[in-house]
Amino acid sequence: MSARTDLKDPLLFGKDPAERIVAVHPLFNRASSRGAQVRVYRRLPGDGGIVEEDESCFPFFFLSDISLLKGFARDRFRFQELNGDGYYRFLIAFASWSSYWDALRHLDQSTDKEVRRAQYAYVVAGTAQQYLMQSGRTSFKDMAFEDLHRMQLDIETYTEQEFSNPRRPGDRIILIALHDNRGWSHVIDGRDLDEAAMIREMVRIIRERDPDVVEGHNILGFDFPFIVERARRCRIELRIGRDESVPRTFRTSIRFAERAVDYTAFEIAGRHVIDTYFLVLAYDVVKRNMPGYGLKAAARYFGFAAEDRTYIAGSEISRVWREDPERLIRYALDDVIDTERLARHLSGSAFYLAQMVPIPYGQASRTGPAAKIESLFVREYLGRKESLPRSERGTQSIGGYTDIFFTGVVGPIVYADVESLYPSIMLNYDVRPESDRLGLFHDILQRLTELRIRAKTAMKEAGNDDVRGELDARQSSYKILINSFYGQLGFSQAIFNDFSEADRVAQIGQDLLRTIILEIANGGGKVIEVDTDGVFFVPPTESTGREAEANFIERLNATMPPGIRIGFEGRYKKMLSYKKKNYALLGYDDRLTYKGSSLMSRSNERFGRRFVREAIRRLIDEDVAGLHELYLRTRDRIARHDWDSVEAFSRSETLKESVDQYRSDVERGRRPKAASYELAMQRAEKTGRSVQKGDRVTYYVVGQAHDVTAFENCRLADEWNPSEPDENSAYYLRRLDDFAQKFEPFFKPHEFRLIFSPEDLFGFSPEGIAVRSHERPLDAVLAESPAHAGASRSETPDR
DNA sequence: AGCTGTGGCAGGGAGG
DNA sequence: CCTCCCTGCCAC
Repeated sequence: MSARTDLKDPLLFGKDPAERIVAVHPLFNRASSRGAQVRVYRRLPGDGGIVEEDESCFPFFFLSDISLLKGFARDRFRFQELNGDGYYRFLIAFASWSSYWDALRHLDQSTDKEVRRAQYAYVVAGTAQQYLMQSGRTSFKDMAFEDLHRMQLDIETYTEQEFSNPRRPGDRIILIALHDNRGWSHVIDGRDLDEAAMIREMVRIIRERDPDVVEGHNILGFDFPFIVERARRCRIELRIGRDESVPRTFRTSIRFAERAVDYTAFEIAGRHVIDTYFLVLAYDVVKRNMPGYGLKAAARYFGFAAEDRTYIAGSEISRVWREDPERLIRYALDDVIDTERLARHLSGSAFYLAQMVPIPYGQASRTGPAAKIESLFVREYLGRKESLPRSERGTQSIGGYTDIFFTGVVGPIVYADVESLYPSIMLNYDVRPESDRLGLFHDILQRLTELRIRAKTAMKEAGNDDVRGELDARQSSYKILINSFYGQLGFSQAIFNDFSEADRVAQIGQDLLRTIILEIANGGGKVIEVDTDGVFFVPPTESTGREAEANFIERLNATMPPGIRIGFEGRYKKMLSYKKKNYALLGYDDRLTYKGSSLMSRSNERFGRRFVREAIRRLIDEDVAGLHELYLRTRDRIARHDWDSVEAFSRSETLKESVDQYRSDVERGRRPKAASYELAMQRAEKTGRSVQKGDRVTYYVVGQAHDVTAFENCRLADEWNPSEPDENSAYYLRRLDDFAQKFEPFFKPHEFRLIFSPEDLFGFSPEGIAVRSHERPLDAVLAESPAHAGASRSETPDR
């Protein structure tokens, strides 16, 4: 009797809405007669104890052609043919993990020429996820965030050098601070114990306290790698898994908008690892206004750093440990407390996503939204025994419509934007990927939209802050999913992609925006700048004031097709319109906000950002004398080396490639040399700490001439000595002129030269100099507009 | 194994 | 000088 026959069928395993599953862990190396196994951890209600059970399961993948497994032992798998004529028509299930991995290797080997595994097999990502998918279950059902037992961890290390390095014999762990959300904390003190005993104590405590989640700030980039290396040297096994197993580690990477971060993932059986550093990076992708990503900067930014907390600079830690160890202990404890608050503040949406989507919490917090949506589709297709499509090849070609019709200073300003433009189009114009034969795209999107509206309504009615916070986290996790439906259409590797549908959505969006522009103009408004789903405009004089502006927008709404709603997003006293995606707004509270990389980019020197900021203020106030005075003052300070610190003129850049990649690209002439990488390599040489992709390098320019080649004349910022300033003043004076150049369009040429020049021989007079503006007619919009373009275009908004 | 997209601006290096 | 190409950063 084959042991396999009593395995639960992955396709038929029932759903249970209230399992309170805290974690699921695949058991890879069990030579079990019951096939592949996973261990499931459930939290009991009430006292919150944990029960663990082993369950059998099939690991599986989808395959387009069963004959690709020819030659692979038939008794090691079984297959099920799926309904439909989609591409992946077979579900291949295995009795053990080793057979699963062997089969994947077999596919790689048997498919040498045009056949490649990536094209013919769809591997369901994440092993624990595979189990959850086949069972139809997800984590944390019926649980609140506070039901989780979360532990925070922070280590302090000792070094005689600039940076601590776990591979250097003299460097070591001196403190391990632990804390949890149940009001417990503990410090393992390096004065009482040697390093090996400290690590053993940490393992013992983690097992005894038994947290569901381990949190830390940059825990994957620093604390865990350091502990792993020191434990290896002390020959200690880190048996911190719920089943006393050691953590599984693997190199991987995560993307935050344009930035990729390589790191070593760290998986603890039965627990979830949350790195608050990643949560902060993800948060700032949307906000883009955080001054820094360190724990202290983040805690201050969110406003929950204790006022009397202890601060110690990284370079001071070893000295403080020698001179005042109690102070270092207080510092480490303050750190774990901040980490707990940061995690609580930023984890909500991943927690609620983990309740919806068959992806474990720890993984959900580090994977993007596209993978989450796809898992919903796959789960449902699988549940209905339908085959899955193969992704389409190609690219999307159309994006949002951006334009500018006026540059200069203007006001008052109204900002109107289409609420949820792309989701609204997808719901109201019957958008769906051609491959989605079950039509889930529309249904899931609609359902998520309804859930979000319900959560937002409930949030507004909620009386208590905790409830409101929870509902806000819920609605924002719905929003994340809703917004990535569009991205999924144009994503080359999504299995339900459809590039022509992505283009259709963008095109309809462009057409709607053009219609709105013309309607605003027809109503007497003056359109300044538009981008994708929003319009800045000056309302007609009879329609100024909050109420009249709202009414004006309501009249616009009457001209919109069903399901498309324009919202009143903001009103401003004045606007400086500079270029597409680049402008400044003066609010009725007299606060200035800046948008766009050309006006306000983190890669610009701080003195330049400040100059631009203050110049815009004067420009908006039409203060020409002030502008000239600002230029002279800034110029003078540069010439006199009058800096608050090196940060005022240094430049910071993020390394987006590995150093190896950079070097080979340069050798092959694929890219020019760059100061940031050259300095990063120097620094690595000096400190012995290797450069990581995503590291930031801060440097300044030396030499004499204003046009020196930067990579040959650069220095790391911390090498600058204020008593012997060696920065290249000619270069920084030229940079000032680069910044001033931005204001050239706002003046007549000779006036511009007078304002932004040091030559004051005849005295400077602002007399008669006014801020100029430029206007562009709406002709181009008119020509492209669907309502006016005649029969050349054939888009009838179906239904 | 993982990984949403297009549009836009600025700066640096390389080569005409 | 100028243009071209690449990267980095940003808006949505």
